[in-house]
Amino acid sequence: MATSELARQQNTHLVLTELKAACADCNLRELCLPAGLTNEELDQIESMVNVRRKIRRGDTLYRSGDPFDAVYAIRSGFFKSRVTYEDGRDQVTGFSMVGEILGMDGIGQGTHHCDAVALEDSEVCSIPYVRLEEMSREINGLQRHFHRLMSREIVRESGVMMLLGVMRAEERIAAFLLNLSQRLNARGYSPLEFHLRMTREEIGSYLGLQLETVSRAFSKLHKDGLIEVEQKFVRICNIEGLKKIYAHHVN
Amino acid sequence: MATSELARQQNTHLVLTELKAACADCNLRELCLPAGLTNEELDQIESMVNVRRKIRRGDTLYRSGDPFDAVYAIRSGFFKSRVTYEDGRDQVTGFSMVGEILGMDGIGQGTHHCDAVALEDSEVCSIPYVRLEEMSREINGLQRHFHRLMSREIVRESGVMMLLGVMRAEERIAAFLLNLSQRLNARGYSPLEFHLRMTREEIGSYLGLQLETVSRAFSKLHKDGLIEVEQKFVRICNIEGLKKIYAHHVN
DNA sequence: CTTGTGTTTTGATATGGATCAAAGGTAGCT
DNA sequence: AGCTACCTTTGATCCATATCAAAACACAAG
Repeated sequence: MATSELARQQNTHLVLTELKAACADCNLRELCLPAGLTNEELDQIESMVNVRRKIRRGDTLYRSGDPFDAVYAIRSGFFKSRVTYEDGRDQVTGFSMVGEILGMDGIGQGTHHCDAVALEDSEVCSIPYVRLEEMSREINGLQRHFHRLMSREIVRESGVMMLLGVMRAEERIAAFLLNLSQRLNARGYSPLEFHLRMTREEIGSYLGLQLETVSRAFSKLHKDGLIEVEQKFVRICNIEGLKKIYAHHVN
Repeated sequence: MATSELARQQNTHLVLTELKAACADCNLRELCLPAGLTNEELDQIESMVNVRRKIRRGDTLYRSGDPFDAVYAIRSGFFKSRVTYEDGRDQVTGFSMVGEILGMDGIGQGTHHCDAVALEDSEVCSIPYVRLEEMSREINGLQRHFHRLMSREIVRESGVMMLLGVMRAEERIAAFLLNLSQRLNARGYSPLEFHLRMTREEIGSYLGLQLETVSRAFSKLHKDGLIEVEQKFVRICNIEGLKKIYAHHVN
């Protein structure tokens, strides 16, 4: 723990890379912030996305309390968002993957509200918020899409609230796996076989469960023939069965 | 239940009132969407907020699946937001009071994602989303403030996630009461004495607890001299004690 | 290869809150 | 006022998950 903290401090300001990012050439443009823009508009917003930044596994992209000045589009890698309490305990509030936008929590207060931690070596495009505001005024499609992204984050979180508020352990795990599966599928990866980037403890923190309960739920789903798990590797054997568990939280 | 459903159907389209709403004269302007605008800008956005609508207790402002075309500023009254599952169970995802904005969950999909139900007779200003988009492009302060409101909703929900994920029943109740207290205070009401607009069951649904547990937690807090409760009336006797419970979820 | 550190699994036990049950209170309606 | 439907409280019991404990496993460093 102490060593990764040290690594963070040494690296945070070294990994900035000035690099012209070309949205028009990026294969994520259909998922990312510029989704739905015309080619001319894509060229216009090029100037907005001007810095790429590499974040090494275990390092933070930003931390709670940092001044907010940009949102980040994930070009590669995987992140967790984490809120830490005064008393030292923390909760994982989300996992983010390629093509998703991080940092929108900071707009409200002008400072970030959570830590964004890379769970594998990652790369992000930095989008200064003032530029985003400007461009949003000029490009209707960008304004609308940015609003959509924020709104979807609101809806996503209310989905997690339901999960935490009403579902049982096994249902939460099923919902979690199905959600990952669907997002990976949208990115062209296999929806049925994937590697978890996070530990059982991080899954538990996100789902409001202890790590032992997460482990037991995995074992149970395996025993019932719905999934195979080997460490971080997961194969979904019976996706309909999983969905039944997830939807069936009466019983 | 059946009768209130009937009432809803009969009333929903009758309660529209075309009425020029004057933000400049509204005593909520510091809390509401136009917060921070200059007087000229206030006059500009007048045209945007053109319809007031009364919602009677028990009726819905909008329902899940309704096409999204406007957000709503609460002029008076109190609402709950509720998501209903396929299996018929529902969860309260938030409570909204005077000066707060409802409906931002609809932007992402173009349809509303939850029901907004009035818990007392209420009045809202309707703000067509296309007009809001237009005005946001013209008035920087409006754009920024709208982004802030959405971001704060994201942060609010992640706060609820923590609540649901890590806190014990009594802590959740303490957090809930302190949150209400603080929001009422910001609106010029007493932060120490107030009427709950919702039932124990609705509080429980919001906090991921059964209504019996909510009731027991109230009783416990009363026994410990922190609050007085009489039905829907609450008096906070020892706010520091409440805060200690809330912050103290590691013993 | 060995050692150390962190992660995962599984078992045993404890417990906070759910569930079941019943009585009392309150508000709206006639 | 009296009736009815709903809401709230409190008690008794049960159960899903937390907690405690220990062993197996995986991965990184030397």
